[in-house]
Amino acid sequence: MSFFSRKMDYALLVLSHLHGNPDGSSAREISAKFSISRPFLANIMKTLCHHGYLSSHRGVHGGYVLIRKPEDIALADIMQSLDEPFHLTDCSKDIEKQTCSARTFCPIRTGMSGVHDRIRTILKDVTLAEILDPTIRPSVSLQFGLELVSNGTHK
Amino acid sequence: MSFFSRKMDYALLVLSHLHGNPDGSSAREISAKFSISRPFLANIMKTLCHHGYLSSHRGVHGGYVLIRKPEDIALADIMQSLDEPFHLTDCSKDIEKQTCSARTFCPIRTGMSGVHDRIRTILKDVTLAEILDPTIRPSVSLQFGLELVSNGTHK
DNA sequence: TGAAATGGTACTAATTCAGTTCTATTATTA
DNA sequence: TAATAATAGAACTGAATTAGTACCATTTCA
Ligand code: FES
Ligand code: FES
Repeated sequence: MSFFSRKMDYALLVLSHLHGNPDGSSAREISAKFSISRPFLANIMKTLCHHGYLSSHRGVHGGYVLIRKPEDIALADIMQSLDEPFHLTDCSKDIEKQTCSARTFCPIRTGMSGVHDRIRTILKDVTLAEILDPTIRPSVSLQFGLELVSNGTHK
Repeated sequence: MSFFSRKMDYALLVLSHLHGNPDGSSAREISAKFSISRPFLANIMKTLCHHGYLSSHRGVHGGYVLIRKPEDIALADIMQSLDEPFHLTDCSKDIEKQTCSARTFCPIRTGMSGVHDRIRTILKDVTLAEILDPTIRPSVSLQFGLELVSNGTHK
C-alpha cells in the first residue's frame, strides 16, 4: 500500500489543475485529462468542495474553482479532509487516549512518538504551493544539510 | 490505516525487547508480554530471522537473539523486510519504470518526488538505536531548527 | 425541454491486512 | 526414549479498508 491513498493523490492533481485554471474546470475535464474514473473523481471533488477548498457552480457550464491559496493548503489538511489524520501506528491513536495496554512499559513509545512528529511536521509543512513549485521552499536546502550531517555522524 | 503496519510495529517491539534481553527470548514470552497473537508474532520473528536481524535456536530452551547492531537497523530496512519498500503513491512505483501515463504533463510529479525523498530520508535515517534512545540523535535538535525556520519564513 | 453539470447517499467489488492452521524438525529434560 | 517446547515453512481464511459504482435529485443554460 502507498502512503497516500488514491483519493489523496487525485485530490492533489485536482487542486494543481485548478490552480492552473483559475476560471475553473469540471470533473469531466479533469478525469479525461488524467484518465481517472469520472464518478470517483467527482466524489473526491464534492468532498474538497465540502471542506472549503473549492467553490462549485452547477449547470451546463458549471464546475469547480480553487478558492484557497496554495500556500494555505498543507498535505496534512487534505489528508484529514479525505481520509483521516496521519498516525504512525495503531497505537498512535490510542496513545492520545492513553488506552494502549503497553504504554507503561513500552520500550519504543518515546522513540516512535519522535518519528511520528517528524513525519507529521513534513505533512503540515509542505503545502500545495511547494508541490506546484518545489524550488520556492528553503526547506529543500535545509533538508540536504540534514542529510549530510546525519551521514557524517552516523555512517 | 496507519503508516506502519502491525507487522512493522510488532517487529520494532520484538527488536527492542531482544536488545534488552541479550540472552534471547521466545515468541511465547514476547507475545505474552505485549499481548500479541502468538502465531502472528511467530511469523514476524521468522521473517526477521530470515532477513538476518535475529539468530534462532530451536528446542525447549530455544528462542531468538538480536544479532545486528541497533545503529545498523533503519526503519526503511525493517519495512522492506516485512512489507514492501516505502513509496508515497501508486505512481511512485510507476515513475521508476516510467509507466505512469501522466508523467509527461503531470503538474505534481517533481513536487511529489521531493516529498517522497524527505520521508524516505527519515526512514533511512532513523535506526532502532534512536527508537530505543531518542536523545542520542543530533537530528532531533536539527529538526527543531527546521521547524523554527520554516515557521519563520512561512507562517 | 433536454443536456450537462453538481449534491448526496448508498452500495459493491477488489485488494490488502491480520491472523490462523497444520505439519515438520530440532533440542531439552525427565 | 518419550514428552515437551521451541522454531521452520507454507498455505489458508476472515476481517477491514480501499477503490470504484450507481442512483436519483437539483441546478443551470442553451
Ligand atoms: S505500542 Fe502502545 S505505547 Fe508502545
Ligand atoms: S501521477 Fe504519475 S507522474 Fe504524476
